[in-house]
Amino acid sequence: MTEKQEKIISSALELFAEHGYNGTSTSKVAKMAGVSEGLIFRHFTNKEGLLKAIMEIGNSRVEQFYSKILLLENPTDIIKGVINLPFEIDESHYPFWKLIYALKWKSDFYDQSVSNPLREILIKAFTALKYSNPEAESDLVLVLIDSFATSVLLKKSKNLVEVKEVLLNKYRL
Amino acid sequence: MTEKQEKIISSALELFAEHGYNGTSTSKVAKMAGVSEGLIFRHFTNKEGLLKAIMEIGNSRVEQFYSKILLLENPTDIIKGVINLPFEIDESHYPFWKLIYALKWKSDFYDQSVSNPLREILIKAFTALKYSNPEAESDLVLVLIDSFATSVLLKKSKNLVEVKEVLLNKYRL
Amino acid sequence: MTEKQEKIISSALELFAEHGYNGTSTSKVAKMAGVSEGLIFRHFTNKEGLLKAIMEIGNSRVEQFYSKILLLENPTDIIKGVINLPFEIDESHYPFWKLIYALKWKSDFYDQSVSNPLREILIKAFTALKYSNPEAESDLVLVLIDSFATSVLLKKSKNLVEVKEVLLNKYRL
Amino acid sequence: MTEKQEKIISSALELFAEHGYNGTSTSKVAKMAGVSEGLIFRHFTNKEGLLKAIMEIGNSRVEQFYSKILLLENPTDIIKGVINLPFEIDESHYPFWKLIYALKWKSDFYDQSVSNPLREILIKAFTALKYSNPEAESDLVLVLIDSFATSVLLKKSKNLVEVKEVLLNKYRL
DNA sequence: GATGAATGAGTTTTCATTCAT
DNA sequence: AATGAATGAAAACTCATTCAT
Repeated sequence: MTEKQEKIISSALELFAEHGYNGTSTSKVAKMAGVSEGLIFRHFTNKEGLLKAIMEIGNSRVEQFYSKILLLENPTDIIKGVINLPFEIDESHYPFWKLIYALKWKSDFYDQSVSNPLREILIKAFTALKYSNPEAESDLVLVLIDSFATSVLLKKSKNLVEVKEVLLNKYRL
Repeated sequence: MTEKQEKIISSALELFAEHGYNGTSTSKVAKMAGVSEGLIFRHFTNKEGLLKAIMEIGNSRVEQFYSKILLLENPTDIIKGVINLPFEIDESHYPFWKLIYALKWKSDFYDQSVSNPLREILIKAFTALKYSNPEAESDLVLVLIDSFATSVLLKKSKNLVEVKEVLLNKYRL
Repeated sequence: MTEKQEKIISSALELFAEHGYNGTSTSKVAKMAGVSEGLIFRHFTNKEGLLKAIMEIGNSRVEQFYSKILLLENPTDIIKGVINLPFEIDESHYPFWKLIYALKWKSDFYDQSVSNPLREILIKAFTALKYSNPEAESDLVLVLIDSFATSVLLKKSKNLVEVKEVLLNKYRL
Repeated sequence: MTEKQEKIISSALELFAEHGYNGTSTSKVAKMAGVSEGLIFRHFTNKEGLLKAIMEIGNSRVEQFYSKILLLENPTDIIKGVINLPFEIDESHYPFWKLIYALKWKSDFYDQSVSNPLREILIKAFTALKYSNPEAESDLVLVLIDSFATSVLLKKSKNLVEVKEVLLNKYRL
């Protein structure tokens, strides 16, 4: 990956996150990356190829983001850890996450399977804690962190940390 | 509102929901609505005018959707009712809700204030039930139904109703 | 067919004939036709659609060109008439015929079937004249007029009419 | 001529013959030849240089192809031999001949003079046979073999050999 | 001799919008 | 109210060519 390739990807990421995939022209990406427009196509074949390249890099970033959870042993640490995840997103990674979340709505694009390892370790934790329906409990938590993440990324409510505490109380964690 | 105007709006709604606002051309809207492209501009001035018209209709639809909750008296009924909302969306209204949710990510368009009445009645309910932090409790529920709605609209998990039951349990409702 | 559509077609015909299909840009066609480039695509979907439109018009022109032969009764008149065809091409139609002939080499494009009626009437003529292999005789004539046409269109040899006389002698016509 | 140079030439030849000069990009040539695009320009200066290199090789191939005729002495052998030429093209040389014939229609490229030696020996032959207009007779044969070649290369008619026999009959050869 | 990154100008195509009818 | 022809600007993509390594 040359320097210019990386510049293209980071510029595209930022612009896609800000104005959406369809709202961003390749010429704007090129301009921001300080690169000829043709280079985008030489490296990524077409605009969608650029998006895919971003997503691939992104997926590994997501996995890495999850990885610290996967090392935990104590069930309550795991659940707490997962619920805390949205609040630990590095602010410099916001564009990337915004893009991920916005793309959910572009029918054929979101790869749900990334969260599978997380789901599995949650199930293990809830099972250890003798919850009666560990799968549903895990899915609830996953649903929850999705919406927390949304709120964080859109800076929607001011008292989000308080809200999280309320939630943790429900789990008596 | 003439028949053709309605056809334009419903077609645009469907296409915007499916492919996004930027991903939908006025010519495709015209084709789907079976009208000339010019007519869209005669009626709605420009593409954004069309979106605004959709959102206006939508907002009143949202208010109507919320209205049955606002009439409730019993606090637990209110909370239960709100949590149940995402599961009561009429399937024929999915395109509209998809559009609303996708637009959240288009910075300049989402109008957060629609859910204000819901928030207020929730606060009242939690206060009545003597919860220690009714605002945060209400925001938690709002965050929750957002992600339940997302899951419903994207048909993400199969056991969503089970998940909801687990949640309701947490509230001992 | 509006005036501008016709202008597009005639300009494209001329340019395609002169510089080839691939050697002619739609922008040049638009410029020559005095029309916005977009109009080409509105009317003909894409560049190939423009070519197809030309060919369709062309095919009917070809049929009309053949038609006078098809009315002949006398076998020798028919054969003579066919051999004379290349020399009767109206000079203003040269671009069109050049295009037809050049396109033979664009693999998937030439529609050979246009000359079928000509072939049939030739077979009838040679049969009437008791030639032993009328099909092959007809195909020979068709091959011949193809190459005469080529010579005429490329203005290859100066003594072409003389050459034609030599040929007619071989048929003792 | 290195191995890579030869690979470039043979690939270009094939692609030019199939899709035309303008319809073939240097990048496709490079890909097919398994070399970098830059190498084409190092060896042939530019795209047209590549075409010229092909034509030069081709011209000598044409001369060689004609050469066996030029050695003949007997007039009828010569005429028969020339008429037979299109049927003796080695199938592996089809791309080259296709290119030659397609280029005829690209005004600036066809070099008519290649067939001059053939024309001269034909004139000699027809003169020896006391034909009244040897030049025109020769040109007729040249015109004829051009269209036979076209038919052979485009695999146009199935009974081409039969057609040739019919022709030879006309010459009582 | 050979590669592959990079470019700039061009090509095809799309699209929101206008306008005469 | 409605159409459909027409446009101009921009978008996506291609391509011949250059150049550092």
